[in-house]
Amino acid sequence: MSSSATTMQPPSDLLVRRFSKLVALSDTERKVLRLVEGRARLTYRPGERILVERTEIHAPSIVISGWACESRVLADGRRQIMNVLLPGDLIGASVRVHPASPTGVSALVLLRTVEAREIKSAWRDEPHLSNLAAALDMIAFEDKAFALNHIVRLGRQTAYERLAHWLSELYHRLSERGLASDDTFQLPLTQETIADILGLSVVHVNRTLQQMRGEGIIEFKSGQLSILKPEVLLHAGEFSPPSPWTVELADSPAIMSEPVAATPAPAESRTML
Amino acid sequence: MSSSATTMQPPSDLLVRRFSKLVALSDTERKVLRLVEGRARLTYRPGERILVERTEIHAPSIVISGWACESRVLADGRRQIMNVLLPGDLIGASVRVHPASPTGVSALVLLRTVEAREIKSAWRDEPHLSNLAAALDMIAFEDKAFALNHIVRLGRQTAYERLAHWLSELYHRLSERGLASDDTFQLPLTQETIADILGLSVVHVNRTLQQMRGEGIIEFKSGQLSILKPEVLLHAGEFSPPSPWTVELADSPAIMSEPVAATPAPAESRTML
DNA sequence: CGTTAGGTTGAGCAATATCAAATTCGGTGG
DNA sequence: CCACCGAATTTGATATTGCTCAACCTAACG
Repeated sequence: MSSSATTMQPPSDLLVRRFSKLVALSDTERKVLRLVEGRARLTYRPGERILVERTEIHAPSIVISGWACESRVLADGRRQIMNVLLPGDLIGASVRVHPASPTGVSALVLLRTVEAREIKSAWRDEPHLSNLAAALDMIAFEDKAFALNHIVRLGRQTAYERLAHWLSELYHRLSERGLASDDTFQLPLTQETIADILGLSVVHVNRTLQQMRGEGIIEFKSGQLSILKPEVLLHAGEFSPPSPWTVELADSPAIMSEPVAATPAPAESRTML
Repeated sequence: MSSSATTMQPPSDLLVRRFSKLVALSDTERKVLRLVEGRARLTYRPGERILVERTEIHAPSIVISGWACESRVLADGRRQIMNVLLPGDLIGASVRVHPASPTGVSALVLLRTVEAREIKSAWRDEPHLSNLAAALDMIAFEDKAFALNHIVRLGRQTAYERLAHWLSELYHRLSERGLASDDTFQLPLTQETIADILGLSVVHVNRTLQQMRGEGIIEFKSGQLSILKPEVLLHAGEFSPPSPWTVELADSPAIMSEPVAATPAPAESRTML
């Protein structure tokens, strides 16, 4: 079984690793995750659809290797990619209820997935999967955070900033899963795909990439990206890692802080009525 | 108690109404919702912060009247609004876990809210609130759908389309709650705020609004918006209501459908490995 | 080697931003 | 009722960013 077709080797025990970072797993749960990961792979070729928008989701699944994306296409063909799915990511399980998939999902490169109906069991609060359920809630939270990042990028950042921010985020996500090291990772996407993620034209993505290359910030050759000046990239995109589980404790939740850009905001007036 | 300060009168029993549309409520649950809605209001003046980004969320709450928004501000003051919160919407409860608020929340007009720690109880799966929990999951799903809409708008639609799409969505949300009728509703936002929602400049929002006025599509005077040609607006923005609970049953989930804009997609190759 | 997908480059253009100056509007004090 | 104030809207002029189109290049692959 020589499966080096894709550019990345998924670290084995991918699932246990990912979930362990979120919660303490029971032995049973670890066993379940290994069972899932050991299942027969479903294979999709680049461009192939895994889920059709507005269609019922039969069984959630998990990416084992390769990249996929969630996207929506407008009537005239313009496409917006909402999110890139990396090894370890869930397909069709972003929140607890799921009458229909709100986006289409398709493979970006040769993709292998496994079914994971156990996700539904955990959502159904089967007691022996309670930690899994907690982890899934945390994943939903992370996903939401990434969606919000995406909104800011698309709404208020320049092409250069978008790219910087997105590359930072991607590096962050990949290294959390052991898929990046030394500020370097496989980025098996065409510039066209990147354009559809960042809401730009291919040409402009190309030029922006070249600018970053020219500035010695990144190197991007044959599907491999190296971040030569991580600080510069982070700063340019104003990226800050989600740090979701470390809360900046604040006991006076609603009083002042951060400048709200041209809002007259009378500061102290929260009162009972 | 003459509280006509805000431009809109919330229909009483707001919460029971909203949740009843999502699930069948038990008597207990109805009672709980009424209790929550009957609680003392917290009042916030326009611009005031309800939640600070990256800050722990003490208790979730619910908007009773007025509008708020979730937003993030970049270092140089650019602001992106993620979502507008309307009467009946939850504050600080978008997914089950919530280590910290991923966005800031602030009032856009005079706002009244009530605390709703019961949301946490429902999440904690207290059996007598199980329908509420289900409804909350559905709300989380809706929210996600709106976030995805927002991503498409910002990423791939023109100013005109964004406005059309957003107004359609807003009308949809408001009329579900009995806050719009006759294609007319209160829209108590400044053009500056609309700009921060749609990722545009104030000036451009102004011009786009005028264009729509000139075309006889909308009327917008003193905080009241009338959609004169709903079909045109829907079509221009390519808006389609979420229709989340009506699934287009599809038994062959992954095979063909919708043109994927310039993707060579070999159609039939899903195989076991 | 011809084909093809993807990447690169240049030139002109369109959409949207920015800046600055009115103008209108909803109060508010006299 | 009037004069005035600040906020919001409107308008014009100009600047930029990023898009489109079209050509060309390159590497992989049969």
